[in-house]
Amino acid sequence: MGVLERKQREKEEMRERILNAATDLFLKEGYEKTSIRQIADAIEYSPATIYLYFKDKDELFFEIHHRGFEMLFRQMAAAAAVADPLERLKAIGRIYLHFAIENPEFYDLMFVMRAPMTALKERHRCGEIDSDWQHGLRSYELLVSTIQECIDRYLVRISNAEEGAILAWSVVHGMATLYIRERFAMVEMEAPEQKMDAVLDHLIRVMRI
Amino acid sequence: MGVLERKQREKEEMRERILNAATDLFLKEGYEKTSIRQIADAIEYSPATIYLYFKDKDELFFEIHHRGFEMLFRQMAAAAAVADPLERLKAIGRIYLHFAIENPEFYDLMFVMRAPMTALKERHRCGEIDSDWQHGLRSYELLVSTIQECIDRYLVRISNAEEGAILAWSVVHGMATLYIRERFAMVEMEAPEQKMDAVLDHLIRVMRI
DNA sequence: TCATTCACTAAACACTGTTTACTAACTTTG
DNA sequence: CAAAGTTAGTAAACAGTGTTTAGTGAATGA
Repeated sequence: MGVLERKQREKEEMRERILNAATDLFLKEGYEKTSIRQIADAIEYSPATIYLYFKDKDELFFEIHHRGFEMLFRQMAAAAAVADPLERLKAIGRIYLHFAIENPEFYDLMFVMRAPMTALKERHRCGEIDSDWQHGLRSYELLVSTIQECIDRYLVRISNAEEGAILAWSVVHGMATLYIRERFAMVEMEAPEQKMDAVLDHLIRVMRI
Repeated sequence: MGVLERKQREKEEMRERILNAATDLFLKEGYEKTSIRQIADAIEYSPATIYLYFKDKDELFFEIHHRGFEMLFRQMAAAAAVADPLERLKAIGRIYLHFAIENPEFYDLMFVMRAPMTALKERHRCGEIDSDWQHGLRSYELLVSTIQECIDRYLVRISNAEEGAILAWSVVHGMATLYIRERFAMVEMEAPEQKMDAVLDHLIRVMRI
């Protein structure tokens, strides 16, 4: 009875093929400009076929969104290994910021775009525990626990770990989105990539006791 | 020869009517879900008519974007009046954050969406000095000068006004976008509206000498 | 071998932003 | 005042989008 298993495998392979084509196009062109027909063309199947493997475009991109979180989480592991909590905090910030700068399309999908959130809500409603956010949540917990450690060791002028985490996250996320969505140009800023690093250093200096 | 003047006035009135209908629909439904046909229906004209007054959808929404900056700048005037620079800094942050929370669609168009940026670049290329950003730029300059004043009076642990401004802006912008694009839900945060205010207070406390 | 299941697709549906060719009314000119 | 010219407005089409439906032909199970 290997037939069922083979079919299962083939279905998974097809999903993978669609997902790879979609990721390629998405990273080149972005979400909006990547059409179902383009993805279908790339894998040499009809557009309708894609709907046999994914409910809609949002669900398809929610999977890519998931891949992005895996990438970020893998990179975060390097920061998690740093022993000194303040140095770890710096490392988390730098890794996060550089992930955003180097993978702007991924970052956009993960933290800015509305599209994957509708798919997430749908899943949440259906009782599927969001294993998709697991990686994101664990990265966030790393940030909270790192700040808690900094507080416990009297290294920072922060009284509440959660608020400190939101503060730190907001700074890097804020810079990342202003950069990605080209709002630094608005205030005629030059070389924002370098300035963002300087601001991150500034934040650490300011937080420090 | 009042004919030309009347025509000019009528043209302006029509632009205004389109813009008002577009703003209404946009604030209710958002950019994506507001179609040219819907706007045309609302003012009881054909869709093609709109193209006699606006180059494309992006230009139309760039005007609404401009209105948003006017609103924000008017509200910022209240902060500009505060004498104490540290209190002024607090006021700027609070006004900015509340503008974002209370006018999420406007904020999104002004600081997150890609659409108006393409229209802006076009204008920039055509030599039109971006009077549209004037309000935004002046609000930013208010922030920079306020932080410079805080530095001069030894009120903050910041060494560079521009970097301090990017830091402060990133915090409020970061929180605003995480809120608007529903990313606080990701880390299972409850009542983010209240927490954002607390984080802003935390930032000020941390910056303070 | 025959019936059934299932992957796949062509074509359609209901939209979208945008352009073109045309009309009808208004304005200017002879 | 009539002819010519200008102009606001539009119907219809174009090229695209995400998505659904009805149907085909091949692989599978009885």
